[in-house]
Amino acid sequence: MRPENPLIVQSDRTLLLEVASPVFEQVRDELARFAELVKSPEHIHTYRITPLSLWNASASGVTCQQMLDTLDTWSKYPVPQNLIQEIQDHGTRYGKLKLVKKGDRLALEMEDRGLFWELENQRSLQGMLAEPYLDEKGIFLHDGMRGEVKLQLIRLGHPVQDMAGYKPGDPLPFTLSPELKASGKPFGLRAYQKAAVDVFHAGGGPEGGAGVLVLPCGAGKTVIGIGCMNSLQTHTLVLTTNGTAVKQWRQELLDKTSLTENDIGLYTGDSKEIKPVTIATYQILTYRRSKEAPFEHFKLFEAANWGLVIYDEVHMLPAPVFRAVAELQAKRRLGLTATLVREDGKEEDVFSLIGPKRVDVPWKMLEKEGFIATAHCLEIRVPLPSDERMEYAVADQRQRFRIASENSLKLKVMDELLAGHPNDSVLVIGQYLEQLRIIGKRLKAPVLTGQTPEREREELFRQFRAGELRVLIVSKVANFAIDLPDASVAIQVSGTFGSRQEEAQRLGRILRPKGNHNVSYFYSLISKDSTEQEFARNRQLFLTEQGYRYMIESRSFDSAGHLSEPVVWKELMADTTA
DNA sequence: GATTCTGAAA
DNA sequence: TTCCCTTCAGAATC
Repeated sequence: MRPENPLIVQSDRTLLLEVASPVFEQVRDELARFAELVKSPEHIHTYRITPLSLWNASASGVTCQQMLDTLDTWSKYPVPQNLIQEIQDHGTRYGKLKLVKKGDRLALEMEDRGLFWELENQRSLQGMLAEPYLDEKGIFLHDGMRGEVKLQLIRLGHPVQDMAGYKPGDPLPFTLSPELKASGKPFGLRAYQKAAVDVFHAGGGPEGGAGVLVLPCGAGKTVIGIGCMNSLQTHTLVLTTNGTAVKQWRQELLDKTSLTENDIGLYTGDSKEIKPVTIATYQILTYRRSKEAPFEHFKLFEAANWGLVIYDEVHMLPAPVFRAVAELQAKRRLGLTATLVREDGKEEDVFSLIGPKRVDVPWKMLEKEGFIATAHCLEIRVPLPSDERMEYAVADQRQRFRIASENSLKLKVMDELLAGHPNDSVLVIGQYLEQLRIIGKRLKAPVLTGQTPEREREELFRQFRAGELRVLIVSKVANFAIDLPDASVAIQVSGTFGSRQEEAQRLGRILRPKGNHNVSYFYSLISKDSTEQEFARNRQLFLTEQGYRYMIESRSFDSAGHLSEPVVWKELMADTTA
């Protein structure tokens, strides 16, 4: 027993990590590679090891031995035997079962005879498996079952390594521009971007060509996508979330490659061009006239001989599109995302149908290298004023969250924060339009919502970027509007129930490198002792996993009934502005 | 033919 | 569980 170690490894696959330990950060970073953070209160963080977290870890190059070493090195007590076995089992499963081409037939291959018997008799696989090989090392599959069989097998706990290869697609020769056309600055991939492209490509062999790359906001996902296109030189279909992203992809392609407008088609509600590179939204793919009608635009997948399909923000991939993807397993595919977590629990489908996680670039690494700003996160807990506290007490569960979110004392705290950042550009982000309008009046600042017309948005963005406007108040548009200008301070006055993606996205707004200090601040205002506090916890998980540490400022009423002084915040400001 | 509005879906 | 935002097609308007 080594009591100075910070980790407790339990036989139910949970790991408890002491935050106060001097080696906390190192252990956290090691755990993040193969375990999921499930709770992160002040003193002890809880991680969980799941089969999927182990498969993704091994697919992205973490060995079983490395995982066991981490546990063994940092654990207080001996690692439970059952967990060691589980890691040895699942940590080596990816790769045991391979999809291969035998001549021109598709087959499932394995070394292990026991597994062979097990699978051959599985009910859910009947109808997909054709006859076994003579040597009992594999089973032929019926045609067109490549996606379906992977989906079924992962549900049985067997991730499949897909080595059956890909169709090349029609060729599309182009080059990367040595310098950006727009600015004339030299252009090249950063080291981690190049590494990601190489891992995806894997020498063009069957091991490359399908997978998911996990990269922080601002890491240059489009650039990596372009890098992958460049190594394949083939007709490419890019799927993304909205019209702005569509235009941005086109912009980047024009700026950074020799492709011209004639090569790039946009497939959206407005235009339906199909060209060697076609950029479309997920929405148009899922369009149908009624609930029973067919998806009219799925034919886009077959409209050209695509050699590569890029799934931008793959965590947003809508469930119906999975069905189409299941049929498209012979095409190379690249998934890009900042957070692999989906709130709908379809992570296994992404693993099977798009591919396993190949690369995971930690946010903190980019921060260290100066590619993104250093962000300080402070959660400020504000008490409810007594009349609102009364209202809260008698309200039902669903009204409570709203009352807590709209706590009027938050406005007072917001004033203090703004006064403390007189020279920064500030985004105030909230969830309720009513609350935002009140803030707008109070600060005499414009409120940007979904109803704001395109023209007006552009004008506000321009003013904000030019520094003519110091404070901009934004609703949920902030989650989608990728052209939103950067700021160095964000104040979140309310947020959704517990979306980890949303929190990550919002922090992403202030991560673009800042000239001198390269420091930014993320404030989250939460009503003390309310349901909001719990939801905030859940929202923060992803960022904590990425190494961000939320500091907590707890405000209260003093004996005279005034709000207490912000102690933690003052220290933070003194430390970071020195 | 281009723009703006509408409701439905997610 | 909420509220909010976006997108699509088609209709109405210039």
